[in-house]
Amino acid sequence: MLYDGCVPRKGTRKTVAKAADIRTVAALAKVSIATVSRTINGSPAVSDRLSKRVWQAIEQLKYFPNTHARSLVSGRSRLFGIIVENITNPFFPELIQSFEEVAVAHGYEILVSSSNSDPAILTTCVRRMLERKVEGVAMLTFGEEEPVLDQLAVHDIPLVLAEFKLADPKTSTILLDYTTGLKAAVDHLAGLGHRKIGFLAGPHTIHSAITRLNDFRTAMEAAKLPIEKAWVIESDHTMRGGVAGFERLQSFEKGPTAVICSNDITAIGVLRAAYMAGLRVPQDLSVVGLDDIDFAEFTLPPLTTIRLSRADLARAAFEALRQQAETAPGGKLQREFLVSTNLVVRGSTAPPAGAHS
Amino acid sequence: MLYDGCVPRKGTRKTVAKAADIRTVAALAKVSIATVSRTINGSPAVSDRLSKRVWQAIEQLKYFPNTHARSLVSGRSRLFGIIVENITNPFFPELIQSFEEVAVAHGYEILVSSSNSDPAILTTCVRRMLERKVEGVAMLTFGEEEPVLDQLAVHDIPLVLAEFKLADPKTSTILLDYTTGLKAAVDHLAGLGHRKIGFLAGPHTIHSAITRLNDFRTAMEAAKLPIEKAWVIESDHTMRGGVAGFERLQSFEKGPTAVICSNDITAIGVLRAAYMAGLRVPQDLSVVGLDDIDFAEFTLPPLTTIRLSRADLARAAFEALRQQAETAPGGKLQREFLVSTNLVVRGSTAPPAGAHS
DNA sequence: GTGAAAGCGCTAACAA
DNA sequence: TTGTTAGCGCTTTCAC
Repeated sequence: MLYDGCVPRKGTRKTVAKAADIRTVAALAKVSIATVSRTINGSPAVSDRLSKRVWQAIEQLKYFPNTHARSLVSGRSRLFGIIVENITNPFFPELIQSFEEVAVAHGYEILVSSSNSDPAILTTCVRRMLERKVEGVAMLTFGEEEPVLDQLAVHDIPLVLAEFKLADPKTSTILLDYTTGLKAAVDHLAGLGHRKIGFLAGPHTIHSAITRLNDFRTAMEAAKLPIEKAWVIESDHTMRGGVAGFERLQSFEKGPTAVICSNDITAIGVLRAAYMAGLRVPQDLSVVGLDDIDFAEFTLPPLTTIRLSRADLARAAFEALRQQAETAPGGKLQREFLVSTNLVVRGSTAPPAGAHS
Repeated sequence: MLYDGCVPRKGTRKTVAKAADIRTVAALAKVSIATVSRTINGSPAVSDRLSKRVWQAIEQLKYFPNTHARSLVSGRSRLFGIIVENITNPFFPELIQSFEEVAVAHGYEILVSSSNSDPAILTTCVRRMLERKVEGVAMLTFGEEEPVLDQLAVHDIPLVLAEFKLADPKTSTILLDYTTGLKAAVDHLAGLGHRKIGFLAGPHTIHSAITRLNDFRTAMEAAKLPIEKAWVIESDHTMRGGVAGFERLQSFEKGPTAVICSNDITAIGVLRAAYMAGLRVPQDLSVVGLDDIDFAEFTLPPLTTIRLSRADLARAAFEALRQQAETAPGGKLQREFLVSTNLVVRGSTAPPAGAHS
């Protein structure tokens, strides 16, 4: 069964024939290179007769255009950059995946980089993207973008950011509507009978973390639930942070009966810490995440969480960039996009211990 | 605290000055463009005096070379492609991350794509990479590479594959030594007192899955443990597959007391299914994974698993490609690389229920 | 509708 | 050591 051998590679080239170029095609089709170029680019000004000959030659030679030459002369690279905070966070691969899908569908290629929250890395990322002449970059780093804003502005590159508006007309913004999801989560918990709800926030350096926290507060107020300051803890959007946050929460004599986490991996850290501490979720503690990463469905118990669609976010980011890249200077374009959230109830929430309903 | 406003982008360009090109730099530094080119490329044949002037001009103009022009004339794109099976599988982002790191450190850029196990997508991936004139492709799809081998061979592109040797001198192979890790896992389980060990294999279409299964068998034989055919189940390397595999195992009256899974996410599926079924891990069932994804440490209980270093794999893949790209034709290069595995014992393994030791 | 020719920004001979 | 020049493969005027 195991293929362990060494197979000859098929399609062995006898002569190391240089890849066909536009001239080869033109010669074979007996037309000028201009006609080949026009044919490839779908110019209507080519007769069917020649067009057919050209396509035939292209097929026969397995020709395809050299992107570098194309970009050089046309000034358009059809390349977008996408920078994420950390590709290792499961939130981002899904985002990248969707972004790539829609980009490829529109004939764009993407350059991916993670900043790993390091401004130096971020700077070289941007630099590399600039060298490759990207037509736009999506900075989905949620709050680490400042250091390179100048760099990009100087080169007049379209930019799309999440939750951060810039005056520069070359920038677009994606607003995330956490309000709806967070309100649903608080209401869900309140409906279950919880009144003591904690919040494990993300780093205050990250815009989205701040927005999430604010929206949590708003939702609590709307539900007329008290916000206990000590239970609102700044964590760091990592599993370890979730563990630490849980321990902090446990240190209170009468701590919260439910906790909402600023993201799913924090919630997973809480789940783990609770398990290690012998606490049962959801009987002893209800836990809510935010993001709904693929994994959320497979935690123990399955995580109740606020879903933020990566696909929607990716589509919005691409669309923003595409409009920037393809809209004629002075043309009007949409510079603000909204992506919404919604609650997904699974197994990590239940009435608090001793609830009467 | 929340930055909700709209800040003017700094570094506002007054005139939409075209990005500086090599001629601008040459003019400012009062040298020829050749000297600028030499300076940038570190040619030793430039006097310190001119070199200094050139760097100054570069700094002042914030100039950087146009990669497309460079690639066009030099014939070298300094681009590698990396194709993974599915970026959403946590194994791959870590791999990509490491690959990117080492590539960037060596002045290469990378193009990332997932094939999603779809030959059509794979074909267009390769096509796009070819258009961008990548100097090599790392196909880390573990068994889906056949459909595009021709395509790549025709264009004479260096290729590195995992666990699949090809005769073509332009291809290199990374062999994964699962033997060591699997032997360690079986011995660990045997040492705990297990004799009834099942195996949840991956799809038989994937080379690595087959290798893993074979190495499991070898390890079992070496440990003089019986291999129960019914307990060796073909699964599909997904969490759902793990759930299904567990259920199948449970359907036997006297099933195995331990199960080794072909990858971690399968093991996580098993963990989840066991939990839902009211079985305790590791008391009622020991579970071992393979890969050691970041998450493995945070499952409940923490997963005992066979670690396969993504960083090592990525480094090997890059090195293979770099050698192919930079070795003069006819020069000798290493075409086979070996990456090893080792057992990481955590909380999902314990003596079987009723063990005497 | 088609072709000839002028570059896109750069590197690499070749001269000086 | 430095400069001049001929392209890399393509798109895009501009003639015809």
